[in-house]
Amino acid sequence: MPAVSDCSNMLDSETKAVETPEDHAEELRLWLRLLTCTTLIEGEVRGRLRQRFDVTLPRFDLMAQLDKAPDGMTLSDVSKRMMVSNGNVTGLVERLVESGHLDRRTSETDRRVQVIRLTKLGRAEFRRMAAEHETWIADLFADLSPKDVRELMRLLAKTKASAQKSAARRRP
Amino acid sequence: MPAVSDCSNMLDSETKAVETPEDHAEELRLWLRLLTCTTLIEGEVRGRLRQRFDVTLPRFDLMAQLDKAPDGMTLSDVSKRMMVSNGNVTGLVERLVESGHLDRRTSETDRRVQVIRLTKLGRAEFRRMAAEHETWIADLFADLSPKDVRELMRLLAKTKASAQKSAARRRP
DNA sequence: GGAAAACATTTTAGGCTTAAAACAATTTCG
DNA sequence: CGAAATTGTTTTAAGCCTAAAATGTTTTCC
Repeated sequence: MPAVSDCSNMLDSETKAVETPEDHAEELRLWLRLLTCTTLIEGEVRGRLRQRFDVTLPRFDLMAQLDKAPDGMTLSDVSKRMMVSNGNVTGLVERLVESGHLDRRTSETDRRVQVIRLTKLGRAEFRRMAAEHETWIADLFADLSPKDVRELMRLLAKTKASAQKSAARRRP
Repeated sequence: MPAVSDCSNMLDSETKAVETPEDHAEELRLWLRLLTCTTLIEGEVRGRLRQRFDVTLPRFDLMAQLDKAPDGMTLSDVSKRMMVSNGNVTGLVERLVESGHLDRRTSETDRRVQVIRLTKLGRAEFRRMAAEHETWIADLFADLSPKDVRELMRLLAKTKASAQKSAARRRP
């Protein structure tokens, strides 16, 4: 059986798309594998954070963002960085303020804006968790050589750019 | 400044771990990039599924599992494949049975077990969505060459194996 | 056979997440 | 200036998700 729809048959790209739906099984498998890896690692990290520090992953992630911003961030900034919805951040922050890990104040120059920061307690706890967290990640990726890591970084950068471009194509 | 903590200084591995905590910043960055890619693509797919078909991503994922199993699956199977908790599957299935996409029956040989299948409607709808879904994935990964795809597959397989090993080390 | 272990699922309690609508403050620009 | 658009946040409604405990069923093995 001739492989009429494989990559070598790209002479008439005008009609081809209509007549022979392309095969994207490879990309699909890649996506599933990417998702599997992430889910696997995320679940492991989530479990360890809960067991070791009784903290949820979203809270840890939010604190990680704030740790990199000593002068604080607005809720919008956090929302964009974490790639989650605004409403999500509102609730997350509420609970972390309640538990004394975050400080929140209305900006003095723009009263729409809420600026949040880690409290002293929040920063101390985060640093303690982050140190251990880093060793977990190192262990989870332990079988990758430095070259593997570099190569993955490169290919994932390319993937990210490709996906962003695709997203922008749809939502211009 | 001499690089006292880099990889070349591994002569005294006994004391080193205590004196010079290793630097795992590269692995950490890799993990964040992996997470970013997945979140980006997942969000895009979620949005398109909702807009185009008014279906949620978890429902689509569950139907995808069942589409590959014409004879049905048990809830446990689904739970393991999707890497989500048992209780999660219970609720998801409940809603999909309610909407007529799934059929659920108690196994005749083991009354603990619930076997679920796609209904005719469920299968038809899934196939329709899956066809379009595949083109979205292809588009999201469009800038990767076939070689990139192969290489990513290889490296992610290695990553998955590494993470599974690490998880098993902790939970034997 | 029957107690104990293992298994499959559901329930519970709490938190996370989203999209969309509502609200509030600021900026744009006619 | 002042209406309209934009921006930042919160609220709402619904659904997703987890860990742990509870329930019912089957298997193991003495």
